[in-house]
Amino acid sequence: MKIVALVDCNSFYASCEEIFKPYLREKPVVVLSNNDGCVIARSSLAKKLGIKMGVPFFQIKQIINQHQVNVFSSNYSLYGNISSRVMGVLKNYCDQLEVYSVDEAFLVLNKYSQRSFINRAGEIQKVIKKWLGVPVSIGIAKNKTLSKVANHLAKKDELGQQIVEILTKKQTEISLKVLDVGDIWGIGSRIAYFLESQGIKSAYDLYKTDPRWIRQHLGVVGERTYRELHGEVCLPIIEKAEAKKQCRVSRSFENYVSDFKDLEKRIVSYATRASEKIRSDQLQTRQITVFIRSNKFNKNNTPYYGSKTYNLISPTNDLFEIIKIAIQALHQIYRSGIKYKKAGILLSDLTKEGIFNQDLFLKRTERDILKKVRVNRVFDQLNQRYGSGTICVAKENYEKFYITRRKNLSPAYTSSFNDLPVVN
DNA sequence: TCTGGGGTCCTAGGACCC
DNA sequence: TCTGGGGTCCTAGGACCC
Repeated sequence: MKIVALVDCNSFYASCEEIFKPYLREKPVVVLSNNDGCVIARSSLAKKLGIKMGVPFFQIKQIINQHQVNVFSSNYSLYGNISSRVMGVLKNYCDQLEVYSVDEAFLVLNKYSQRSFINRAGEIQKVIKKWLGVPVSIGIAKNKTLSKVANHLAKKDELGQQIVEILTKKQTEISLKVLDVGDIWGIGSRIAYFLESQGIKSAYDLYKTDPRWIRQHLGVVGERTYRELHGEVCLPIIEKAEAKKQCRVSRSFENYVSDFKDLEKRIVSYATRASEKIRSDQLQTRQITVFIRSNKFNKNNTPYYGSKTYNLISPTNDLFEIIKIAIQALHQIYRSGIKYKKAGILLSDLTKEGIFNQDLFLKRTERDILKKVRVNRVFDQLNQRYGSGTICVAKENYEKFYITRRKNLSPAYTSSFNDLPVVN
């Protein structure tokens, strides 16, 4: 039997900031989302102040000032770099590794069955702390859902070892009794609300429910969760990430935008970024969607959401073609007099680059296509080598529209020579 | 005044086929 | 008056995840 360990970095983004500023460990720390909008990570001291995940920053400014909470804008290049180092270490400690998100990974631990899993996990935890300075909690069980349960309990064990094992039926039942139904992996807020209205409040209540009722009301997804709680394996470990199926670039604006030209610059910027992304994955798109929206929270302004999708006959990852279509879409959905707050582009129906049917009516020779490929390659190489925005299309008038408000950004300690930390 | 971004999967219903 | 049965494919929307 396979044993699954879920390794999850504690307060990951906040922990990354603490690596290079050790004095922060004694202080509450929060990290904000893009545009400094919401709280997306809190150190344990910040959690103790009652700061909730996802709250708008402006709502907690008073707590921030009162307790001198350290605030950071999100620094994704730093977190991404630390993440890949963590995953690199984990790879050496297991048979199979699924990198589930930037701060989590599922490990299969078979090879070490002659030693206790808890000891093994303890070793992993120690090494990551020592080499990278990142604290992790580890949940051990027979499948992913139960390892998530174990991890949830491990996280709560702040004064202890932060490693929890759920292998026997008895351990399972005890664990599920202290877990709210909404804390189960796969049970989101909507389903939790429904279940609670049906008298199912704890994870154990769900565990004890008739499976036919589960199938009927929660569908196959719910049934899988139910079966995993009972120890079956329904969700495989996925070692090699499959090719992406869609790619999205969207941003909220720092202020309201109503002017078409302003909106157009932003859309061109997002289209540039999105096309760069799919080219770097050697993918091409056949469906391009552009959307713009008003502020969904502000009830005083006219609400508006507009989106337009174009299906292409021949797939592409050409910068200029994608931009052209994106602008065309924007023309379709733009209404004057609206205060726009967010916009984005979605490239979907992604397939492997270079496989496509020729468009019968669009006479393009192989030479034309190769020329485009070369132009795109030069574009990407210039921006990679000399920095993003070194070259851009004139319509964008490069203003880095995909980076918005970031008032409290920490240096890129691990990914920029200019920002390397200095040791005295 | 101020509220992120980027993904996945499943289902129901419509359009179409023989 | 009365109109079948069994498929596939696509899309939009809803749910979930971090």
